[in-house]
Amino acid sequence: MGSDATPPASQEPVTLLDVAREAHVSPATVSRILNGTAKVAESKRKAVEDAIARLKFRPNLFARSLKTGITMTVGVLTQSIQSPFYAHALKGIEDGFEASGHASLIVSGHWDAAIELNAVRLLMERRVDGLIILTGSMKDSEVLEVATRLPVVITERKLEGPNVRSIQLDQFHGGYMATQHLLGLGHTRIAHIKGVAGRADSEDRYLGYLKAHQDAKVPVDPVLLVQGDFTDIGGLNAMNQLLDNHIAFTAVFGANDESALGARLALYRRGLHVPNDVSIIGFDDLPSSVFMTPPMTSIRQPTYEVGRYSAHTLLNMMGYPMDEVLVPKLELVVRETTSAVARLKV
Amino acid sequence: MGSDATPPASQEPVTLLDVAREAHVSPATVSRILNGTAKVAESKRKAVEDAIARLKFRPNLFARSLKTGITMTVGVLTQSIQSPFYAHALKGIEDGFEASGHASLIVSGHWDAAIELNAVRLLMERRVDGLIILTGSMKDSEVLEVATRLPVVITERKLEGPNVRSIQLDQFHGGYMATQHLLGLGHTRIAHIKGVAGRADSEDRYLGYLKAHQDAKVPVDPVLLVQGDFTDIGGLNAMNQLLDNHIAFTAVFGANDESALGARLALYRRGLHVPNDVSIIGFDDLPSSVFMTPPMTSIRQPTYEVGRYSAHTLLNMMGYPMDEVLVPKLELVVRETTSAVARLKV
DNA sequence: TTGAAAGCGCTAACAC
DNA sequence: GTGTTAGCGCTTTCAA
Repeated sequence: MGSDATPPASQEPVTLLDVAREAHVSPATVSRILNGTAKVAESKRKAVEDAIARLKFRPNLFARSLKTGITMTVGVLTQSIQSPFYAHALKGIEDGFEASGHASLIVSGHWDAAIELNAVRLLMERRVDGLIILTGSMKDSEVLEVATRLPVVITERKLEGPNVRSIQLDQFHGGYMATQHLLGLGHTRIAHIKGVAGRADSEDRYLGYLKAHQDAKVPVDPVLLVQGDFTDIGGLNAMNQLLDNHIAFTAVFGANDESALGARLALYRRGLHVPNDVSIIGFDDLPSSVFMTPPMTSIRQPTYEVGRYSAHTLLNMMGYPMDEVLVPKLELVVRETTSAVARLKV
Repeated sequence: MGSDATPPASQEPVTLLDVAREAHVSPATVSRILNGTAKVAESKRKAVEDAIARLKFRPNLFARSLKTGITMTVGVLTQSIQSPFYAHALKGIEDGFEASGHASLIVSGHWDAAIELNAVRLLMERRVDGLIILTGSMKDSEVLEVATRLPVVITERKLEGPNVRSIQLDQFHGGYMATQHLLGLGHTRIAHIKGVAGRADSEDRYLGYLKAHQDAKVPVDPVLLVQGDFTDIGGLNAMNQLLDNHIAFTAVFGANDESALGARLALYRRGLHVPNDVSIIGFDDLPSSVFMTPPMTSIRQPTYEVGRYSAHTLLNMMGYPMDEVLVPKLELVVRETTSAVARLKV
């Protein structure tokens, strides 16, 4: 007996009705005490609380949801559960919902609009009370459509509507700061490993790069631009391409830290020193960038705060008053992969 | 109108009853078609399917759950949603449940038994059909207790019971392999940065380190042992401690990649070359270790597979036959941070 | 094969 | 204040 097969769950579930009987009150009274919906005599409250403790009663959230339509569950559409970048946002969301009693259902969209839409549908079938979309490629119109059914908060996009809030960081300015930093160090030939083509963040960072050059009256040589894809391997390939083509440059701006990390390895392979031969700056400031050798200069994105902000904002929209969380601006974090351009070429 | 306040969700929900009416059949028939519970006349099936499509009907999972007790939701207790190590397992779990229609509720235990227990309780209140525990510090007895109510799969622990399956990788052997690799390279003074004290994985890897020395008849000098905590900063501190105390060593085995990464930075700060001056080996083989400079030798843990394995095993326990997934053994991945010990000390 | 009817466990009018 | 009652949307006997 009790060998391999899964045995039936033992304990019979105890219901609100059991509690009511045990405490000699009506089910309605128990419900009222549970939810604080109305005044209840102290004696009954005590009896009910005792009964709950004695019976170890836990209300069935499903029954409640069926009745109220409220599931106390929110949906979170992330892009990849493995991405260190989104992980921070998820942590912020987790913390943001900490005290509210809401659970979150996390689904991954893999930067594919069709998958995302499907994932959102799945969440809606599960009757989530609200939705947080971490970036993604759904059309504005699709998001708006979803928002007719539940409140949504979306990041990295400007989209306000009846039931939608959004938060967008200034990626353009980030790209500008990164480039300006390099320019300030005397670099005039700054390569740029672009992010995934067509994505707004890639584009904005690139535009910042361009504008910084323009303001500094430094021309941008198109050969300095290489396509990356926000991955380390993409960064590696991009850097190799630059090197193989014998492009002259003294600094690189990676569209994100992962690209920069890949580029840094490519440089290492060719025996190029960072920052003496080439300065590198990344974007995102992932935790691991602090432990690169040498530690990497980057643009810090307040991803964690964006997560908390999203959670609190959604809570507000769902009718739970929360103080709005402040999201700091992007910030240049100077470490050791960037230095003044070498005065003389050997 | 339609200004700032959240407007009421527009569409009225369409229920199974609506479908039944629309298709001129009874609700029971609709239910039967939905679940394939019984044979239904082809004509009615057609009518119902049409009605479903026309009305865009989506069954209410909550109502179903209330009736059947099945939520199609599983709980996943991870330790930190931010950890790159667990992220892989989560991805495996996500993929493992891909086709089954189960959603997973992810909660974090932060390596704290009390928090874990609380998180598990929360999951149980939400009536998850099963539970995956990714390591953690709950007592065996507590896990067994939980398992009286729902099937559980737990990783990195040996614990079999009526309603429990577990999977444990051979951390001892991993520690052994890492050390053996270094020993084989001629190193005889191998420092070890230990993991969190008291955790089984830390201990097992350390024991493997010891056994490898013993088998190679190389004595272990206790001064080579330093306490880390599985974090990069912990690894950095541990290495600084070694260096500050002028301990002589030619190689380091970090209890995990993060420790090794921290140690590597400490070495860099002192101008020590890896691997010429000091060889380093990590453990876990995080994706980022491939992009260290130089790329780090490590012990690969099949974390993703463990995640998939857990999902499939749980599915099996819950009555959904799945082929068991094969979890490969730990594996030494030799990269460039380890090399033969320098013949002569300068 | 199909329908009627009785709930699953809870909440919310509505009375008292 | 408190109890009675009628469902929320679905599944599942039980008859037909």
